[in-house]
Amino acid sequence: MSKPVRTRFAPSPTGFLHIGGARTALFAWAYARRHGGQFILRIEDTDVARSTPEAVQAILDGMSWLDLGWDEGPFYQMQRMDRYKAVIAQMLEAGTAYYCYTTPAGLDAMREAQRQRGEKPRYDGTWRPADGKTLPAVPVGAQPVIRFKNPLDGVVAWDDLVKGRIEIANAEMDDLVIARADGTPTYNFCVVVDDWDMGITQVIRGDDHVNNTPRQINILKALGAEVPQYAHLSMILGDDGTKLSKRHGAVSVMQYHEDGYLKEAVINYLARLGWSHGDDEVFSREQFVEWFDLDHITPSAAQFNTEKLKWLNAHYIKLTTPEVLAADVQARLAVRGVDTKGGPDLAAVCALYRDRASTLVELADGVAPYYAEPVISEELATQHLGAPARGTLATLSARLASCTWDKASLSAAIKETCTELGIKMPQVAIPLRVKLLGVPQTPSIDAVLEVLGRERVLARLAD
RNA sequence: GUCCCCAUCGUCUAGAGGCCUAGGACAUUACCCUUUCACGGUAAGUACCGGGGUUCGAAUCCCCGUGGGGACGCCA
Repeated sequence: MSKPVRTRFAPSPTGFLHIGGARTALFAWAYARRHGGQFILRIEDTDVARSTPEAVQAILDGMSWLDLGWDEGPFYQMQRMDRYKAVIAQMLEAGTAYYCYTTPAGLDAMREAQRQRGEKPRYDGTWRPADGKTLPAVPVGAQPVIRFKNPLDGVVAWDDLVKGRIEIANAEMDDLVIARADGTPTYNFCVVVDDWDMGITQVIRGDDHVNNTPRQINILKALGAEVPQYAHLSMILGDDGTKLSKRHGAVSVMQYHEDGYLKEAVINYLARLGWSHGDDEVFSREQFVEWFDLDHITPSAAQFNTEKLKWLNAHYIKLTTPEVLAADVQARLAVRGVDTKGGPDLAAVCALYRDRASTLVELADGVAPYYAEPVISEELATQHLGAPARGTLATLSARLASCTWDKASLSAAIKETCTELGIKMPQVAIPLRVKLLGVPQTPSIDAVLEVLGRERVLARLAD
């Protein structure tokens, strides 16, 4: 019988939740849900200089927007100091860790010399105790760091759930610092203690941690702890194929919220980025959880594709009720200073634009002219509202004044105007669009008239 | 420099030795639908990094090369 699944997401609060972190969180979350396990949130804030409460909040916000709920936590590493120190004391006692008095400057010089010789930079083990070895005299007043006594030979190997078997020779690793001179524990150590204490069964994280894994496994073994399974997710590249960075604009998941993406679309997109279930492209969160596994994760890096996200977003917008869309759009328009109260029914207008918007921002753009006096650019005016067009609109206006206000009647009124004047549909429809909304392209013109209402239509035509 | 990882259409991917004259999706192009623009529908083009093996047979397995990425901190 396998152990109950316990996964975790362990971001460091040095910035917002970016798209790569969100995917890592999503996969760890989904794995736990899929197996009826627990998903734990842990904040790795031991880098006091770079961690901020704002970043913690930003991460929490991102996760809650995406509905990635955690079962335990958030745990903060800074609040677990006593525990780390206790474990370090045990290791010192057991001889699996030791004090090292080499100074940062000394290390720099050592590494530089090694690089010169074409070697891998590493700590040389000066202070590592060994049978029959005499350690240097302890410098007076020096504050030592504590290093882990990594095995000298043999290999560390694990079967990565994504990448397969990975083996690294112990000879490649030096004795890493587990506690700084000021006594605070370092990342690789805290992670080990936390994953152990929290009973993590599958460590799902970014593949920039592959190189940390053998070290962590060695410490786990020195502690007599059970080694969890590891799944290293490859990174997500920007639209241009380069590493994600500030330059890419929408790097925070909340930015996608801002930009009018539905969380359903973001989740669906992220799920498909590096994971697949045959040819399935569009699926719900529930379906994803049901299908998710670690066997179908691509080991190679994936390039983010905003076009495809947009397509998915458009799809989910079409599936969203006009009422729900209206609520979102109302808020977006309010920010722009557009008041939708007193205007045409917002849900009805959203319904007209639902099929033509690929983001909520686009939807708001389409809907906005219904709630403000039309702004007609000079270019459009000269192009579409010349004397003949104005005559056409006057003729139409007279008809609309007495027309029954429903789509069919309105459509008939426009067609009759066409017949009367001997012109084609676009010759009346386009000027009408420009006159009413300031844009030459809109949904079906009869539907636009209907939703706008007689009063507004006649008023706008009268100007 | 050393170590580790990766490599199928422009992009995300299917593919776990014969089902592959390599499938799907986004994007692109054409056509259809249509009062405009979209939506939608139909169709088309586009890929197994290179070289060696193994095998009756390789996109799939092995080796080498090349390219890309990551790591080598008293950062996480």
